[in-house]
Amino acid sequence: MTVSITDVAEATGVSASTVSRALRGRPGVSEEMRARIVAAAADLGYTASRSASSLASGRTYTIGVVVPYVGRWFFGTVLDAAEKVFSAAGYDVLLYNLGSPEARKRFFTKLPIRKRVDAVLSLLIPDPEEAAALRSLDVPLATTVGGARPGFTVVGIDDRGGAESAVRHLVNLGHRRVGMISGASEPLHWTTPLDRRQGYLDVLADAGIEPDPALEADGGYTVEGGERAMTELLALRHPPTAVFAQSDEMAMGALRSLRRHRLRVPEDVSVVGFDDHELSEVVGLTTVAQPVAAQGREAARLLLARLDEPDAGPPRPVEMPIRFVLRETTAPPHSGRQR
Amino acid sequence: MTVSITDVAEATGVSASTVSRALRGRPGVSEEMRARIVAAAADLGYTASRSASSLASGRTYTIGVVVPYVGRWFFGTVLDAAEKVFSAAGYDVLLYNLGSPEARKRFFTKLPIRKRVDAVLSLLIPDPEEAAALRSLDVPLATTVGGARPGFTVVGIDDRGGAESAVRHLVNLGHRRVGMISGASEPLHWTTPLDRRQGYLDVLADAGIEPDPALEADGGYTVEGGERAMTELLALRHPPTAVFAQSDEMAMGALRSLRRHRLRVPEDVSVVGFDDHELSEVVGLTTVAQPVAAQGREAARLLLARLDEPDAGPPRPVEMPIRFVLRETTAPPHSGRQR
DNA sequence: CCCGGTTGCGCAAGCGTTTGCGTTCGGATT
DNA sequence: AATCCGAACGCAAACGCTTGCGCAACCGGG
Repeated sequence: MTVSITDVAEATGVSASTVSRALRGRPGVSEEMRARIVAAAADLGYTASRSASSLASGRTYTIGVVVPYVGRWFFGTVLDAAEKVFSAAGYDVLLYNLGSPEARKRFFTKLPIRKRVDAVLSLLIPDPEEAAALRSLDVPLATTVGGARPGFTVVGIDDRGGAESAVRHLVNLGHRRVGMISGASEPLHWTTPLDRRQGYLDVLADAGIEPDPALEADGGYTVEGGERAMTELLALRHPPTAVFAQSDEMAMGALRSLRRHRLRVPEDVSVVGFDDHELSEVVGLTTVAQPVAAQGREAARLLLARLDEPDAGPPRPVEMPIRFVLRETTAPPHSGRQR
Repeated sequence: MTVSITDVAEATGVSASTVSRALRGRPGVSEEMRARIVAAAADLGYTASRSASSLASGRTYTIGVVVPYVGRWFFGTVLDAAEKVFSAAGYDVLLYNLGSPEARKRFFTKLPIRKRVDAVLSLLIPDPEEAAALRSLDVPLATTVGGARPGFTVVGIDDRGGAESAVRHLVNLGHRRVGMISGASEPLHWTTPLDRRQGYLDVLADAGIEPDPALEADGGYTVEGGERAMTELLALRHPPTAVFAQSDEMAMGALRSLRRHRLRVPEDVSVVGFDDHELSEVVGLTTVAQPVAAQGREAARLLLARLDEPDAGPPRPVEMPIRFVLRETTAPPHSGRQR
């Protein structure tokens, strides 16, 4: 058997209660005794059973993190940063990867997280029912993706403003036909695509450009989707001279399509993305940078703060700064040879 | 208070034992009673407390996954795939992200995982001491990264053979000065860099090419490192005409460096990578593809199998297939204009 | 020298399950 | 009709901690 609290109690000649108090830094133990207990525990290689301690105390020292796709850069990066904050504070992380509809359904009906976590960080936007299920857990909730629900601490960015800066850049370069590669909002109940689209429309209106629905294509926030979308746009009678992709992944897909069509970037077509993916610098993509890891860190911190200060209500939404990054995929229209 | 097992026991007029047996599919309960209990449980929204049940049963229905960097594509992809298998089987995943030395040290000394998991999937190579710590948990262990330790179920690929196919491709194209961008094995106790290097050396020997130590540069398995390494190689009196990067990330860094030096790929320099990163197709990188997600799935499956069949010893190592992928970053030397 | 207040520790009652064993009961076997 | 037996269920003892409470021993102040 593995060593239990009574083993270290016997080894030091005290009761289990004292061992528990000593190891957890509770008052009521003399410093001398505490030192002896700590030494004995280390000596025996004792670690408290989490099951037992959380059963007894009600605290699990575990945070649930639910994400749509761990494999995607954005979510992986947020998770990475958040996990570091949690584990540094002594919390473990329970990961739920809800990419497939089945996994998602299973999660929200069985709610395996119930009674297992002290707080939840959700990187996916729950629909109203799902949000209610999470609230029923009665623990602090947070999210780093747009589309806040009541009860959630939200850390995010100004999606609309970011999109505006990207599109304004294109317009300022002289582009009049600027396309957009976006992603559907449904079924993710996700406001980011909507906000970024609004920013796009704002700038066009501002510049007196009539928006053309044909210039909007759906890229589903994936590389392949971006490629398909760009190909669609190129098939138009009057293709755009510049494209705003709502994510860098889609922008990269667009670059690929352009390369296949033997079009030069930025001479023939300009492309600007959004997110500042880790590989965007590699391909020289002009984009709007958002502090992804910082958002994960911040959300984690706010969650921990609420655990320490349970009476304080949910904090105000936090908006992190964004930054336009000029690289090499944008230029005035038809700056090179004509095609 | 949240609903407990006694609540559903009272609601059905039976004892808690019967409820437990009914809900867990144990024998000793009539089908009629089981149905009533299941209905009542669903009605009340009852979920067993994991803490209590694992305290009583010793099973935690949780798998520990330890990774060096969740944010990196390779690990994120493996994790994604493995988590799906685990959660479909009813297991939760406890994630430990051990990127920093402090986090790593904290994990292996406190071993917060003890008594919390039924098995461990390690995506980092433990040093001998760390491996011993993991074995002391007395649960099935698995890994998907080269450098197996005794006691671990290992799922991997033929790194040496993969490297050989990449380098052979370059040599067959006519390259004689082929450089390599690698990564240090220490302090990760990682045999992958060594194996891939051996493949490189094998092919050179085979082709009667004298290996030149100056043509090997350290890229640390990161994009930036790859860029630095390529820059070093270009500074050589006789730079290589082709480069084998031990990972696609480093290859992309190399591409970036080449672009900055106004060298064309593949006309001036050929580049081949390893891994088939999700964005490699986007940049047209010739590489060696390994089934990353499949490795995660397979490792997870093997772990679950060992949980069901505890007496069976650790299974033989599994080697997954690899595949050379020809794209657009390789060509015969000096195939374009000279520089 | 007596007494109220600390300080340091042990006792024991949980926390919500699981599970070995005991009991009851209806039906099949002699 | 007496017996045996398995099926269905209840009892109660863990599992390994946490924590409110009680009780000595000790402190300094009047």
